[in-house]
This record gives sequence, structure tokens and C-alpha cells, in this order.
Amino acid sequence: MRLSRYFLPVLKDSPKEAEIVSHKLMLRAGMIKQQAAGSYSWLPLGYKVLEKVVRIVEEEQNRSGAIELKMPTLQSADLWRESGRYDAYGEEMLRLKDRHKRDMLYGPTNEEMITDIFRTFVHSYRDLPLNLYHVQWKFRDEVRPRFGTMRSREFLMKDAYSFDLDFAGAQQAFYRMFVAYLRTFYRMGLVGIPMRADSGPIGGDMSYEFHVLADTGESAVFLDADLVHKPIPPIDIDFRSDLTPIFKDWTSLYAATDEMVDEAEFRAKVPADKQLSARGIEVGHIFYFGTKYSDPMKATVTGADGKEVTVHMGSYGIGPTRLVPAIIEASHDDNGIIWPVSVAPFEVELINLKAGDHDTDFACDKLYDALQDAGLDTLYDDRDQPAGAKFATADLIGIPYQLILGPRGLKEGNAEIKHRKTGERETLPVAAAVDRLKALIEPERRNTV
RNA sequence: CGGAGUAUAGCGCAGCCUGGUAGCGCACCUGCUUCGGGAGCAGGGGGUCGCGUGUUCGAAUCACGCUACUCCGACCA
Repeated sequence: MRLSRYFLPVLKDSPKEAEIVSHKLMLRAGMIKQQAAGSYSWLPLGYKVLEKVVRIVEEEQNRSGAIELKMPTLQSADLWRESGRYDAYGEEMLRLKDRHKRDMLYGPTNEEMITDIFRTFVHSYRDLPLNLYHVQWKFRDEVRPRFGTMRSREFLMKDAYSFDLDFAGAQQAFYRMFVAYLRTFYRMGLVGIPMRADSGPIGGDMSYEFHVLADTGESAVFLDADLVHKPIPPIDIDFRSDLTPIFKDWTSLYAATDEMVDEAEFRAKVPADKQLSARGIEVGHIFYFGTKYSDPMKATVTGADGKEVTVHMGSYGIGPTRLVPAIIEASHDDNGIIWPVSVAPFEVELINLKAGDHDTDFACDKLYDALQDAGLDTLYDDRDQPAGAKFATADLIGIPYQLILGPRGLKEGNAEIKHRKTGERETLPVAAAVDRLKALIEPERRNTV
């Protein structure tokens, strides 16, 4: 993409409504525009990141055996009356009426609808286990939306729903999502740490929140520091095998949010030099809720013995529109965002230091073609701007690698690569630049780990 | 929903106290000169001062009402 032809409205000053760093940087980098309280447009650069985040989520869901579909945003109130939640949900649910004065609502979640789909089509234990998910816009009329897209009223959520014959099956479904989530966050360059969460009236230990560590996190978290560097399950993990050992391995180390923490237990169970008190952003939540919806909505299958069985369900959420700011909170510096390659809007920013100079333009154009041919997602800053302005923009929008080309280096036949994360610079022959970037970038895509 | 604030050009702000019809920086347009860390000079365009009512000869400025947005708290992917 040529920057001169792109839509990238960067700002020098951050709008005063933004308080936290990710919100400021998303506004300054031209990623989002606020439309109302808790309501944002995703501009091209931001949307590109959001899409990459969603793709990773989908890949890992699919890998774990979940199946994608798409449900509507507007739902009929009838389903919610069946489950009893229409009255229970409260002001957070946006209620509306259609032209026939029928009660509708903008979906804050989809347990009822997915259960309705399930009961319509699935009637035999042979069709289980089943996990259906979608990535869809949700609306929750929060009392106080804040922090940009971190807590917005309209937000994107991946919500998966598992159906099993019994508790043991549901447990394995839960573990599959547990593993998929570990991998999902890792692939985005994050450490997503599972923490025991309140499972409400259901009880049991089948509710985990995944938190990303960041200074600006909304909850205080207490964990064993070994969790931060714990190796994640590899790409070839067999999701049809018993995943209990992985779950037990991860959950044997202490990790809890301020709501669940028992500080005495924390100090007793975790060695002093491993006790980590930090702040976390909740980016995912997995939850087993048994027959809470299948029972009132009569989602049953016929078992092997010919008897009717009410299915056990779980739901599993990830918020991509929250993940984007969470990644920024976890990875930025004074100059701007530092994207991990796997979610970066572009992998390389080619900087032409003297646009308009014949030789430099010629060399850059050639490089730009070569970068694209090599499969590298490239933003080409071909604008007629001073070098400083280009560097500042590149740092702000956080492209992982800058390929810098100017008349000075070109005289020697050299280009320069700047690593956004470390600030490291390397000078190399122009002809070697593309191969070098490929070698740097491909492993960091984390699509084969 | 309780508490605290803000609203003047796309963004950041001044002007308001002490009413006289709006200004600065960045951004934008034109020209020239520049060009390795947010360039310089010259010229130019853009605002019913959030909305309404009132006071006044006259309101961005004073009074009252409303709305929107932000922050802190209780709640949530």
C-alpha cells in the first residue's frame, strides 16, 4: 500500500477525551474514531489489525474443532422469555420494537439463539460433541463505557458454545477451549494467563478468565511468575486426545484476580521469589454452565440407551475489539505502538527518504515490488515529507520493521533496516534487504508454532 | 446511578473574571526554498463560540434550563 494513496489520519496531539495510552495511540495512529459514548468506527489501519486478530481467533477455534457460523445481531425477545433472561437481564440489554411492535433486542450474547439452533437440528448423542461459534457485534448498554474500545458498548465478540452428553464430555470441551485460548493469545504476542474466576451459582472449577498483564489493567492479579514464560501447547497438539494433563499443569500454578484471591493462600503456595502482583486486562472467559439453558429451552438428545438427555453446555468468549488495545497496552513506548508481527497492520514500512528524487524513487519502487512479491505486507511511505515526519509516523503506527532508503545510503548501494521493538539498526546492501526481512518476519508470524 | 469536570476551526488550546461581534499552534490550499528524526519563508481558506431561553442598545463572555462527552466509584468480553 502506498501511503500517499492510503487513508491514515494520524494526529500529533491526542484528543483530550483519551486517558489511557492505548486509547491515545489508537486515536493518534488513525485507527479509530469515536462516534458516541462507547461507539467507534474502525478506520482502515485499525480495521486491518482487528481483522488479523479475528483471523487468529478463528484459526485456533477451528483447529480445536469448533465450527464457525453467523447469527444475527437483532434477536426476538421470545427466545429470551423462554430462558427467563428477558426480564432478568436488566438495563444493559438494548431493547427495541420492530414495525409490528414486536419486542426485539440487540444481542448482548447468544446462548438462547444457539440453543434454539441446536435443539432444532441435533437429536442424537452421535452428533456430539459439538462446538459452534461466531464472531459478531454485540451491544451492552454499559453504565459507563470507557478507555476507547477497551470497554465499549458496541464490541466484537467471538462466542463459542459447546454441547455435550454429560459432565465428563463438557469438561473435555472446556479443556479444548482452554488450550485453544492459550494458543490464541500467544500467537498475538501476548501472555494470556488463565485465572480461576467466580463461577456463580453453578459452582465447580470450570470458570476461567484469561488476563493479559499490563500496568493499566483494570483488575489486580496475583500469580506465580513461572506462568509468564510457560511454554504453550504446540500447533500439532491433538485436540481429540485427553487434555486434562495440560489443564492440570497450567492450573497447578497459582493465579487469581483480586475478586478471587486469597492472599494467605497466595503467599503460602507460591515461593516468595515467584510471587507476582500485577495488573491484568481480561481478554477472554471460558465457562461451563451445565443445563442452565438446555433445560428450560428443552435442548435434548437421545442417548445410546434410547433415553432423552438434556445436554451440558459451556460458553467461551474472546473480545477482539478489546484485544487490540490490550496488545497496545502490553507493547508500546514513548514514540508509539510496537506491533507484534502477527497482528501488525503491515509487516514492513518502506521509507523513501527523498520522494521526488529520481534515483531514490526508482530504487524504492523496485524494492516495493520485490517486497510484495516476497509476500511481505508492506506500507510504502512515498509521501513528499521530511525524513523526520516519516520516521515519527512509522514509529507511531508501530510497523515492526522499517526499511529505510535515501540518497546517502543509495550511493553506497545500501539500505537500512530498523527494528521497531529494539531500535536496532542494520545497514545492508539494497539487494539483500528483502531476503533479510523475510528471514526476520516469517518466524515472528507465529502461524506455525 | 452517585461524585467531579469539560464543551470556541479537523486536533490541541487562549479569549470569558472586567459584555463591544473571535485568536494562536498543528493540520489544510498556493508558490519558492529545503530534505537522515514531526522543515523555512510568503500568501490563503475554514468557526451560527454544544443547544435553548432570558438580561442588555449589544452576549463566546452574565443568568437559568437542557444536551453531549470525559474522569473517579459500584458492574462487565
